[in-house]
Formats: sequence, structure tokens, C-alpha cells
Amino acid sequence: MKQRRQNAILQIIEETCIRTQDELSEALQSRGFDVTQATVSRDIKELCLLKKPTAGGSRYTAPAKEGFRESVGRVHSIFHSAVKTVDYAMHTIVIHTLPGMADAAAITLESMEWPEILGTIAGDDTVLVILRDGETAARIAGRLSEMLK
Amino acid sequence: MKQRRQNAILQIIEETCIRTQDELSEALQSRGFDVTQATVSRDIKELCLLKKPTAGGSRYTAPAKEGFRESVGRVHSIFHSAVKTVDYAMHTIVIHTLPGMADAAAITLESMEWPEILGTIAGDDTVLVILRDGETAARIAGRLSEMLK
DNA sequence: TATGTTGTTTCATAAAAATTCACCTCTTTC
DNA sequence: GAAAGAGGTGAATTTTTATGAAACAACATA
Repeated sequence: MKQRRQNAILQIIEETCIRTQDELSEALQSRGFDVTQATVSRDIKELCLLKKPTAGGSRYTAPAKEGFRESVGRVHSIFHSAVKTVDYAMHTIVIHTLPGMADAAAITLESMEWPEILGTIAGDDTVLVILRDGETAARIAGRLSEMLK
Repeated sequence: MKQRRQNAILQIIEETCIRTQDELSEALQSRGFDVTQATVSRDIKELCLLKKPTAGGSRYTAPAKEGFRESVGRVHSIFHSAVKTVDYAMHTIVIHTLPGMADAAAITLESMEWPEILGTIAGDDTVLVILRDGETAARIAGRLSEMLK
């Protein structure tokens, strides 16, 4: 059901100019999918749709990159399941993972393309992340911790 | 000032991962630009920044297309200044413009790439817009009227 | 000097989107 | 069959974003 609904969403935003999540949920209603804005919000997040600014107000569209959609959802879950703790000192963050998972965690980190991250080094169960400065390290460490919740 | 601030914004979102407009206005504060979220919201609209979904939450980025930024702002103003009235019947919308401006209005319409619009025909001071059906015509006509405000 | 005019900003608030929490409905496992 | 776990959802709420109105500044005009 969810799968079919998300396909419908992709089709709808292709065919019509959808500007809000309420509009989208109405469009779905008229196709027999009875969902609320809350669900649409989650679908949009999963599909990685983006709200593109155009002349007559903004509009939801599918992301340019293909294959992008599939990857993003997984990155989060890989990171989530691999990482045990996140700590930091000076301008470096230390991430402890399950044994053998450090490399996977590092790759997901890289894939996020956060500009603050200068680079990562992965051992077996530890990833070292190098940031520009201590303040940045604190901020990014906080964000990574958030991702574990 | 505004110009310089918007340049700063482009640089900031390039260098750091900005996830909300509040974050952005704080980043601006620390660079000496003392602005509120309201202003940031308008800057983002003018710069046509988009909020791109990624693994660790979404993030503002510059649009892919270059030259995109300049064009979008203008489309709206051209349409606004050229068009006098918008009306519709059946599955067609009739737009009256200032003399000689119909072509310009039609071109801006096309540039919006609204999927509901099958096509346009421009005379001297009139544009005919062909939609899929009457319901769509009513909806799109409403939207175009909105743009005149 | 008074009087627009235009562009930009903030404040307050409305609108839109994300999230929390509770509750379902299935599976799986004992 | 009961209990536990995983997915998925809606209602209500919070957070984030957009906007209307008023204020202000810079500049031109009478």
C-alpha cells in the first residue's frame, strides 16, 4: 500500500504542479489513497522530494540524481545500526562502531557530503573524523549523536 | 548590503551544513549581518535556494542550474507587468495583456514548466492557454490570478 | 523644507511541514 | 494463544517557513 502510494506520488508531482503537502494529500485522496498531511510529509522525506522555487511559487519535484532516492534512506539506517558511541576532542570526532563496521560507517559519513568534514579514517571498530576546528567538532558531534536516537 | 549578505549566504551554505533558516541567520549574525529569520526567508526565495534531503536531515543548497537564479525572479515580474486579466472557459484560459506583450507573457508561462499546461498561443495582446480539462483550467486560472496580486 | 517614492527591514502572525505519541495490524516466537 | 517486535498511521502539537502590515532610510521632486 505504502509502496503503491509513493509511486502515485511520483506520478502526481510529475503531472501536476503540487505546491504544498495538503495539495498532495488531496490529490492522493482523489486517487483513492486516504492519507493525511503527516503521512505525506513522511513519504516526501523517504522519496527525497524537494521543493523547487519557480516563478509562480515553489513546487515539489523529484531529485535530479537518479538512484539518489534509494541511497539516502539507507545511509541513515546503516549509520544508526553500526555506530555505538560518538565523542570528540579538539577538532576530531571519535566514533565507535560494532566490530568491523567502522569502514561502513565512514563511507556513510562521506556520503553525507557535509562540508565541515575534512576527512575520515576508519580502523576496525573506530572512525576518526577530522573537522576544521573544535567548535565545529562539537557541533557536528552533536548532530551525529542526534542521528543515533 | 543586501547584495553582500546574499553573497555571504551563498558562501555559508557552501561551507557549512545549514538546516534551518534560524541556523542561517545565526551564521549571518556571526559574520556581522544582523538579520532576522524573516529576511533570511526572503533571501532564500530570491536566491532560489532549495532544501535538499540528505541522510542526517535536510540542508539548504544552491540550485543546480546556473543562471537559474537570475531568471526566476524576473519571470514573475514580467508576467505581472504584462498581464491585464485572466479568464477561462472550458479547458482554455484567456489572458489579456498590454498591446504587443502577449508573446512575452506566453514565454514566461512556458518557462514555468507547469505540467498542466498543454500549450499556449500568443497573438498581439491575447494569450490562449490550453489545459487538459475544465477543472484544471479553473485551478490554473486561479493560480495565475494570484500571481497578479 | 515638505512630499512622495522605492526598497528593505522587523514584528507579529499565518501557513506549511515535521514530529511526538498513541494506537493499529501483522508477524514471529515461545 | 499470549507476548513481543516491527511497520505504518492519524491526531495533536511543535517547529519551521512565509507573509501582511508598519516602520524606516535613502533619494528624488515640487
